[in-house]
Formats: sequence, C-alpha cells, structure tokens
Amino acid sequence: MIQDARVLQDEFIPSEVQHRDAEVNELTNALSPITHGRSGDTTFLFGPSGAGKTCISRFAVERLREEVLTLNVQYVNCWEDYSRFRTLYRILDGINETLDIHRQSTPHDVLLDRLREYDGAPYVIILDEVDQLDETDVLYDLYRIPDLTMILIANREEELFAEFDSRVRSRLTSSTRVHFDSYHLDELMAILEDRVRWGLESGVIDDDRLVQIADAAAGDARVAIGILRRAAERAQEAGANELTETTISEAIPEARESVRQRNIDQLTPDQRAVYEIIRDSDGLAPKAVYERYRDRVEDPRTMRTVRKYLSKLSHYNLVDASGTSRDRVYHADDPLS
DNA sequence: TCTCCACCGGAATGCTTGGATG
DNA sequence: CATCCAAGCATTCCGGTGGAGA
Repeated sequence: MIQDARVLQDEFIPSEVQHRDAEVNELTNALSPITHGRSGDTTFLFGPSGAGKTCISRFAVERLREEVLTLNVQYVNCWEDYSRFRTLYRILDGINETLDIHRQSTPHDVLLDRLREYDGAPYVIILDEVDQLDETDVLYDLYRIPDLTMILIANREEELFAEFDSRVRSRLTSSTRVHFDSYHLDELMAILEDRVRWGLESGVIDDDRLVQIADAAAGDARVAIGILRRAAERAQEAGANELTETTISEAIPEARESVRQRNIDQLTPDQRAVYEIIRDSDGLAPKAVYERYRDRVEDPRTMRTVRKYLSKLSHYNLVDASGTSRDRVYHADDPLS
C-alpha cells in the first residue's frame, strides 16, 4: 500500500510544483539578486492555509541552492517562536551562532548584535505565520541587516499590515507581494495524483476517490494530503490493497481530528478543563464558562486568565466565539464542519 | 435613542523557574 | 552557595466596545 511515507508528509517538498508557476517565478525573481552576490528583495506571500505558500517558499529556496553554492537557509515558524528572543535565536541557530547563547542571562541585544556581525554566505530566512509574532518590530531590525533576505508568510495582507507600527510599515510597503488563492478541485487532483504516484503502490486508488478527497479538502492541499495519508494508513493496517470510498469517508473526520488532538495535547490541565466545559455544552456565555470552571477545578485561575485561555482555544480553532460583546457565546468547534 | 454593563484585551506588576556567574 | 537575569505565567487594574433594555 504505502511505498514512500515521506511523500505523504506535509513537510515534503516535491521536485516539481503543480499550478504555481506564476507564484514561483515571482518569488524566484525576488531572490535572484542572491545569485549575483547581493541580497534578495523582501517578499510577502499571502493566502489562505493550504494554498501552497510554505511549500513554494521552500521549493524556490531549494532551487536557489542549486545555483548558489554557499547559501544559508532557515525556516522559522512564528507560531512556535512568537517572541522577539525566540525568533532571533532561531535565526542565529541557522548559522550556528548559538553555541554560547543561553536562554537565560543573555541580554536581548546580544542576539541582534551577533546577527549584525554576520558576514558569511547569503542568508535566506522564511518567517512563516508572521502574523503570530507578538512584537513585529523585530522585522524592522531584521530588515536593516545586510545580506539577510526575508520571505514573510501570512494569511491576510490587510490584517498583517494593520499590526505593524509605522516604522515597520514604511520599510516594508515597497517589498514584493505574492498572493495565493485556494486550489481548485482539478489543481488539488493534480497534487494528489503526484503524491499517489510516488507515495503509494500503483492501482490502489482511482480518480473518483481522488475527487472525493479533493472535494472534502475544500481547496486546502494540506488537508487533502492529510486525508490521503490517513486513508492509506487505515488501509495498510487492515491489509487492504485498495482505498475504498468507505475508507476515505472514515479518514476525513479522522484527519481533522488528528490536528485537533495535537492541539489538545498541548493544553495545560486548566486549559483543558475550560475546553471540555465548552465541548460538553451547547453554547455558553463567558460568565457561565467561568462559573463551571471554578466549580470544577481546585485552585481556579482568575477570570482574566480564563479569558486568555479562551482566546488561545479559539486561536487553535478548538472553540468558536460568536458575538463581540454581551452577546458572546462559546461553542465547541464542530470537527465535521 | 440613550444608558448601562458584560465582556474584551492591553499594560503594568509580581511570582516562579532555572541556568550562569562570582 | 548566594546572586543575577530573563522567560513565562498569573494577577490586578482599567479603558474601550457594542448589545440589551429602558
């Protein structure tokens, strides 16, 4: 059944990309000064999740590597490394400059100084989910470092620029911006066919089943590949030699559920209590959530802290908040929707 | 239409943790 | 071993927002 599991992971970078020629060319052009020993243009990639932004940025940088012999590259997920310190640390890590920097007792500015002193090979950094940074002024500092080329990835252009302070905004308005749309059904099909060809044994899945997956993924390539992976795992466990309609329809909620479960596993016990209260209810006002939480745990946190939990939960799409003021109600996010 | 107030989320502050340093 | 420092988390305070109800 599964021939090469790597192809079914979403970090996998295909050797050829499907239906993103224009976007790849724009990014490649922005990076092209690097082949002449200069630094590339700062480039933004905007678009919904699963539209190929991360994949294309890695793909373009890998191609650049073929032309530029000495090139340093670092991928930073700003969701995980959301503070100024962590972002800079991760960037220094990409050029092996972190050996004597320690999480504690190292003043902030040492990291930036270290980066400014860097005079090695051209350095490309991909900052994914850049809208998750809590201090965007680190972008201003990074922008001013010569020989550093930034690729910045976010969902929505307007929302990202609204977060910038004027200094950051004025520097970055002139940069290249590439917009991605969700994949159409036939484009998702092409992506899936590619993964099937390299990842699965031949003849295990037909076009109708691919349509079924692409349809359920609603334009999101990451979701589509996740469903394919889960379905193949199921079939492999069952010893089946083809992917049936039933296997796939069972894999669809499971693929979504596995993302959810990963997020739930990261919650603290208090956060999980809040989540379970909402999950086991039929929509609750903030006050009711807090009262139930207070009754449920020993040594409860304050209301303000629970509000922070709630914003984290909705950030992870575990709960859904409707209403903005007194009409605010929290629902569990429906895994099937 | 006006006022009230539940709710949101930013900012300042304090506590704990844990490695570095003398 | 005592001290220092920054991260990370919680708490306190509070101004802004926008439905609900008069």
